[in-house]
Amino acid sequence: MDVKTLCLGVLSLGDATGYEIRKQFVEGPFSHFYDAGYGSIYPALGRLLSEGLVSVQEMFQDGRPDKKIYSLTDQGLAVFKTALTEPPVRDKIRSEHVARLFFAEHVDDAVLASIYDSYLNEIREMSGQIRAAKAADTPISQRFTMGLGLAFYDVAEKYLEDNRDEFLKSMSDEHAASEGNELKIEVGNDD
Amino acid sequence: MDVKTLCLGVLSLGDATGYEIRKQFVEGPFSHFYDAGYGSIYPALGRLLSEGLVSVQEMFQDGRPDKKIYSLTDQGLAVFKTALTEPPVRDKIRSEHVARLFFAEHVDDAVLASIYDSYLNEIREMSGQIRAAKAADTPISQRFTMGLGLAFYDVAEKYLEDNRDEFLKSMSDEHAASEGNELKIEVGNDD
DNA sequence: GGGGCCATGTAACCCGTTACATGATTGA
DNA sequence: TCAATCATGTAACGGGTTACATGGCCCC
Repeated sequence: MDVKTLCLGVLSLGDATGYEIRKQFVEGPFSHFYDAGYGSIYPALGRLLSEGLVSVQEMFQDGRPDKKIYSLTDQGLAVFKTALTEPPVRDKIRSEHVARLFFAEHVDDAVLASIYDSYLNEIREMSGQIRAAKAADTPISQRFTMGLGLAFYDVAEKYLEDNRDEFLKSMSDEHAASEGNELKIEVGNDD
Repeated sequence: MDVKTLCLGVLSLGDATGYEIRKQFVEGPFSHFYDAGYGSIYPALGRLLSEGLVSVQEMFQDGRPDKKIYSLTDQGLAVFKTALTEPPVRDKIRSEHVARLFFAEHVDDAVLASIYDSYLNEIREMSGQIRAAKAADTPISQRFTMGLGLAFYDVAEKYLEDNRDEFLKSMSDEHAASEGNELKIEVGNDD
């Protein structure tokens, strides 16, 4: 889902400035499923404006920078609705942490343990974030989404906790074994 | 994690052609955490070769196209190991399905139900894929990774199953209520 | 006084996706 | 016969990330 559509989505929840849209991606209820930086939001808003999908109202403030408050137009809402009915691409989970664990055989035991624990920490942080953001007055669809996010983090936390010692031990044994093999070969060459 | 590093990773598991590397991203044990197409793999291998991180051996075959079998060099392995110890970026879950459910208020009831069920189907497919690929002889690190992937899909499946009827009903009620409001306004104008 | 928040934008760059190009074999 | 598998690559295009540019206010 491109940034333009994402902006339409955020604006469908209420008027906002580019700055506020960015904040939604960082702190908002679906921050765990999407992201976009200023470098893509501002150009996207510009294009949406020229296409008539959003309108803008300038607000001059003193003491702080001027604002541009964007609103969804009827046409913008229609385009967004159409986008929502188009077949979605597959879900993607991208995790460099998991990649590190997948290739654990190339990582020293001590480093591996610290990688493992920092992953656990990150996940706990994320789930804490969602839990903190959970308010009673959020609409069902948003609570539903946050609940799913929470379920993801909770299951990851549990999995990592349950398997920590076994995984770390197995990898350490493997490392010891391959070192042993290397030694054996050297000793064998001595024969 | 860029495609170049990913290629080093795949090659650290054994020599492979560009074609086979691609297959790893589609069918392999970490296909659920990473992906890359030919259009990025072949150029990446070319660059890795010119940097001395991989070596290549050409195989002429008859009856099918010639192969280029790539192998990791010592230097390539070292670079890959270094990459593994660098601080990982945050995990990302990107889900257009979830986006559709998040913005459910803009989607008709019938369409919403079909979106919901196609999401459930997709998740069942994915978990089935992992279950089918699980073999006893895969190394611990790979089993661990697949197990985590499976845990993700299983919890998503359960969450979607448990909340299906409630979610769909709530959204349908909300739609009915807002239609009611619109009607009331029209009637009010008639007064 | 310094860092962080508010607020908008541009420009260069990198990287990946998509489409195109080629072509024989094998199984349904 | 038609689709899929094997096998490599290029070129254009699009999109997002990063860095740069500006500047006052507010709290510690």
